[in-house]
Amino acid sequence: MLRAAAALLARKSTATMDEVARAAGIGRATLHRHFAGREALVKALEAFGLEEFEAAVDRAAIESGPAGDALRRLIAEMEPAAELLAFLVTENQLFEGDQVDEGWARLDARVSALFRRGQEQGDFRIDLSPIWLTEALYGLIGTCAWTVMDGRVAKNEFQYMITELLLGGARRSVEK
Amino acid sequence: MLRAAAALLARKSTATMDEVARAAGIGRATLHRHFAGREALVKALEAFGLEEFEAAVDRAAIESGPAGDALRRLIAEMEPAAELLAFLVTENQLFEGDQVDEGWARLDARVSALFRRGQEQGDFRIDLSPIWLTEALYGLIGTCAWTVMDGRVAKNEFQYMITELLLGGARRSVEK
DNA sequence: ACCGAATGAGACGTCAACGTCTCATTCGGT
DNA sequence: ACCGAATGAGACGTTGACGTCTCATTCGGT
Repeated sequence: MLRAAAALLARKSTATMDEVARAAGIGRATLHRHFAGREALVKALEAFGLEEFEAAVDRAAIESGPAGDALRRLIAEMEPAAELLAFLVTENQLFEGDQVDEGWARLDARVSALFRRGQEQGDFRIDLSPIWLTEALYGLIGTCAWTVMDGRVAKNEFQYMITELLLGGARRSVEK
Repeated sequence: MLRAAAALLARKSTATMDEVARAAGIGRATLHRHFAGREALVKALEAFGLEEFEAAVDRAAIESGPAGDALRRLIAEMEPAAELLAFLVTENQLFEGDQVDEGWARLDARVSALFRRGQEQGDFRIDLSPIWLTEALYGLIGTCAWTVMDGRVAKNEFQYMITELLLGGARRSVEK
């Protein structure tokens, strides 16, 4: 049910509760029985998303191995939840910047740590801050998810496009 | 007036007409005298944004010189309109993918052409499609604008963070 | 086959934002 | 100083989504 809601809201973040219910194949009443209002639904989606993302980070085991490889694994593991991430990132953007959710802070910390580790081990450049790299990762995943939804990028290119752009950039390097 | 509306809506895309009016320092009535409804306001903002972006592309003269330098100039010229871009990109995302505005198609074509030119001249790698690079550019600009608004990245790092990440990627290259 | 729980469909009241309208005030040109 | 146009403030009705409620139906366990 959460997955159905996520799939719809990722495409149309302003979707009605009625539309969400129909998309999930249930009645509005039932939807309200599970989530007391739209706010509760979004909160549940956020919690659900955080679980997914943490699980993806765990599966990718980003704390081990070369940072570059760890990042590749992370992107691969995050792909199934990319649309949800796109939704939650823009949704979070609406919040008055006052208090950031503790769950997000923890997730951000883990991902940032990956980039910092890469810098310390000499794999990543040090002139781009880990925080920015983390945000850029989220942004690229969201952007790519949207672009795939629009059909402008093939779904099976998802991982490659993000990984290569984020790691190697657009410039054609000499070593290649 | 459009700039004031853009500045507010970029931060809070769900802002009320009332809030927009107050942010622009005018009354609701006056706002409605200029734009017949929220839809018209967004359309006007879109037209305004397109003008700004086209102007930025013109100033950057992306058709001349090495593609990498052209991209740097483009990012620099787009910085003032970055928040507006972030708003319009997410707003466009809400549209049922049916018809893409003709103005956006033209802008996309120009930017894509820059990346394609870079590929043909051997400056950019050819395994990342121009369309994806274009979308990634938009996405990174929007993401960076948000991150700057949140205070997680310093405003004066805007150009550098985007340019370096997009061109060179996160990996520390041997040649450096 | 039975029975309680859960569901779907729909009716209903509430509320916030919208868009229109009026009217007093202010602004700018002559 | 005059006058018309534009503005700000606010009242008003409309609309769409929300959240609650009821009731007939269906589902699932025993």
